[in-house]
Amino acid sequence: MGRWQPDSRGRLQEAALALYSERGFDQTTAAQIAARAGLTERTFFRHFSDKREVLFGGSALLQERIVAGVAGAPLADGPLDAVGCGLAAAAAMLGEFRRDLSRQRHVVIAANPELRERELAKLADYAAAVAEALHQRGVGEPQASLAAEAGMTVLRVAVERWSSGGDDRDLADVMRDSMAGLRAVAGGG
Amino acid sequence: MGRWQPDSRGRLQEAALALYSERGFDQTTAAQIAARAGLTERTFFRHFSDKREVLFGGSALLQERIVAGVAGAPLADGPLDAVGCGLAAAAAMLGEFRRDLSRQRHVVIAANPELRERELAKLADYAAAVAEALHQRGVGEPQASLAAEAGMTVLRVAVERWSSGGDDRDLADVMRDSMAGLRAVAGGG
DNA sequence: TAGGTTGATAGCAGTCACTGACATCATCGT
DNA sequence: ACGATGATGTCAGTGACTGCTATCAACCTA
Repeated sequence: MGRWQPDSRGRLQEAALALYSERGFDQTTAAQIAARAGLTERTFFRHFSDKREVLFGGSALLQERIVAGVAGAPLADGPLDAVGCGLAAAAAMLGEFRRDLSRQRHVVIAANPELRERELAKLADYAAAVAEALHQRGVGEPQASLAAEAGMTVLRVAVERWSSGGDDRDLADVMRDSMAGLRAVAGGG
Repeated sequence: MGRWQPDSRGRLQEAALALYSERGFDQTTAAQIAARAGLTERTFFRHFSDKREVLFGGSALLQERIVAGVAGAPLADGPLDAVGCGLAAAAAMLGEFRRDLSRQRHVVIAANPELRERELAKLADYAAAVAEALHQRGVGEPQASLAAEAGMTVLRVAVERWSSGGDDRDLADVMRDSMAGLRAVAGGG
């Protein structure tokens, strides 16, 4: 057996989600999270740059998947179709998680302005990466940024509907619907 | 003469912009801003909820203008046209400010992740308010949210281009262009 | 005009997020 | 064996932000 329990990072993530749910984000200190994970506050901040980031541990991987989806779209596809391929990849990945945990996380984030702020920042990061992937496909500006941002809006709206329980279908279906809604409203005026 | 110099809030905003420009956001303390304005740190936090908010003093007014523009759009207009009216109102208001100050503020925000995060949060607030205004016009979901979010994307992209000096035309012109770009990319697939 | 109220500010003590520097010690390669 | 590595602990410090209390000009009221 090692000197320490394994997967400190994962234990911190679990402890944080539990405490944020039980007591609320503001009423939870980093030291409490660390203690629940059998670690110290200092170690918490070695794994996560701040108190919010502990809820967004999978965002780098999700971004990779989205970008890969965009890059792998058929070359004949237009910008928004390519973004749609990225969204399909995102839906596939998010669908792998236990839905109750996704929902718990969503509730915690929705309840706190600072956490909502961080989630928006993550989406903006995805959008920037997607725009870059579109540039690689020869899409110019401002089309690339607009398609990427619109795509992240679709992602956000779809996950919101799916995660809040308003729509029982697969996330992929909800996302296709939202994408169709965007095309309708933007193209039809 | 009153007991104190007038317009504490405005003096704090000026001092903060100056210090953030000179030394950077991270290297500036709230106490330094307050001292520069002839006040105390405690008073700074009475006027602004946190160190970032001091750069966003006009956001509530801007949101009102945008919403009023949407609400005042011709009833025959579709959702995205109505949002376009809101953007025109925003362009008119932002055009009133001294362009050098707008640019200075933009540079400061662009240089710091926390400030970019706050700006995204403000845009999300605008989007939520615009979606609500669209509901009042009888637009349903998800069309209202999508149109509102797409509109704020157009605002962001346009202000980015305009404020970074890449486009010398009036903000209103740049914004119309960006809106046309969105229609093209979304409608054309 | 005296006296009470209000409102913006100062002063102070406290909590907690976050950081830098250094110590510890199992594990691993040589 | 033994030194290097890496994850963790310990400790001290800065600064954002909050709650409470005191001050005092301006204003209101009788």
